[in-house]
Amino acid sequence: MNKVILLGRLTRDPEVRYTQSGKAVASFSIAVNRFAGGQEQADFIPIVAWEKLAETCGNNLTKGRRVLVEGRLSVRSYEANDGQKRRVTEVVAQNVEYLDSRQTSGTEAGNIDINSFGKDVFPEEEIPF
Amino acid sequence: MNKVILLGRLTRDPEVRYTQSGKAVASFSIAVNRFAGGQEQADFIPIVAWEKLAETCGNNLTKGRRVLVEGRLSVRSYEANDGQKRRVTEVVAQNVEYLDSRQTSGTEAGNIDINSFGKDVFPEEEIPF
Amino acid sequence: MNKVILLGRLTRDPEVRYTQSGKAVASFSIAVNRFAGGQEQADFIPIVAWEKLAETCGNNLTKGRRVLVEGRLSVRSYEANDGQKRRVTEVVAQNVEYLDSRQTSGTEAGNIDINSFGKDVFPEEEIPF
Amino acid sequence: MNKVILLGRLTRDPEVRYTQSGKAVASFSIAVNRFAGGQEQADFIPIVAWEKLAETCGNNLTKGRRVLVEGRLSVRSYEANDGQKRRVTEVVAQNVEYLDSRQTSGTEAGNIDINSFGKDVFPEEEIPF
DNA sequence: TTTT
DNA sequence: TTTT
Repeated sequence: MNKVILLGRLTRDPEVRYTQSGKAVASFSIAVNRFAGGQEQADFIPIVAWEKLAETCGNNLTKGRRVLVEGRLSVRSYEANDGQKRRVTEVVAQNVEYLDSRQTSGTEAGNIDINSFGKDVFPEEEIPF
Repeated sequence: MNKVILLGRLTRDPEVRYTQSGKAVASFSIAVNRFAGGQEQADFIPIVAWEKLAETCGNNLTKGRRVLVEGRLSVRSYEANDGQKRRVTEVVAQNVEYLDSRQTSGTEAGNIDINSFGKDVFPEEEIPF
Repeated sequence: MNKVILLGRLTRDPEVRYTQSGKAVASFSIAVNRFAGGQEQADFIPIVAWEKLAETCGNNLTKGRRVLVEGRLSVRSYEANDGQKRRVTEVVAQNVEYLDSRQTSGTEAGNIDINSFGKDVFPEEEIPF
Repeated sequence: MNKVILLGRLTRDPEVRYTQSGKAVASFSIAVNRFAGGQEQADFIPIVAWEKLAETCGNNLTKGRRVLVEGRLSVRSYEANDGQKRRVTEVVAQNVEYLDSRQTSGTEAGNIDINSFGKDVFPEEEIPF
């Protein structure tokens, strides 16, 4: 079992990219509030969604929206530019529930097909946050 | 809500340190297995426990033991030696259940009071993993 | 581990009672929606909160409000009037988060101290739903 | 969200039945222990699994085995023989992890196809616990 | 009806 | 740095 459940608000619009094989990947962060030491604090937690879920997130979520995310915790390692090994920890979303009324958003969220620009295409499973 | 539930095995004995104010902090990692692409993979997830829970983890857990951890996901930022901002993501344990029989361990786990050596004392909440 | 996490709306105002020893007990149900067979269905799930949490629920929640409940699943047996053994299954709340803006409620929720009426006082842990 | 996570031991071998349309349904209870009032108590929680999961449960689980169950809480109403409405509350398993070593069981678990006896066939979704 |  |  590897289960994560988070309630928070998007800190920015989701960014939707596509892998070389055409799989959609949405990235965003949520701020999860908690009280500690008498004052409100926030954890900023990176979320990643894949395929169909990535697309619905890209189409429906915008900065500030509140979501309930269910997923699993993923830790990946990669070699940084300076040759050092670095870790990327993120929550891979399995389900996302939208918790406030649709704010008939003027700025349509993310969902940019980067393939159409021929850049920012990542190899499979190799997307640094 | 910020909830994490993980089932896995310790990759090493817990390390128990003490903050300057005397609070115990246990650190360990667990390997959480999952099947993906037809084969078994593992996520190695850093766990931190505080105070009384830190001490019971240090006294009872050893490398290889299977645990069910309930906690919250914490993301801290700190300035690295190279001046860069780096992130530490870890699960702050709130409850730990031991899932296999006590392997009447010869090597008693961790629980070294580093204060008695006058080193490795960290300021509160400033313990890099 | 006995963990339940539910997102739903109160089907009625909470009812707050007091045990003979003076412990507050709030009871309410939430409707948890889900899609099944192409249409929306609801599970109506009985929730019980104790002591301080009972009082904050009684003071802050009203019918229709959306909550995120964390608790444990409890199954109690009792003898019914017809001599038959019956089971009561309910979620004992450990934490309740309010998910929509305070609807400056006209009808203040529950919180009736039944001791002041000398009735409906239940023996400890013996409150049928 | 309707999420239940339970760690417990089977109180009996699972019983596997089949609906008229041929869907497998496994039923069993697990004892979930907890400390309360200085002593160990147990909640006995009814679990139901459907289809492929029902079959793997029937084939692999026996009384006494420890499992980690993830599922959702379901509340169904039905008319009892005495004309009264009665409620059935159970956890519908979505995933079951086996937590102790296979006890190379002599008595192979459940999995009796009751259709071969022409009895105990229940209409869809109408299986009283 | 109850598990270890 | 990695568990079974």
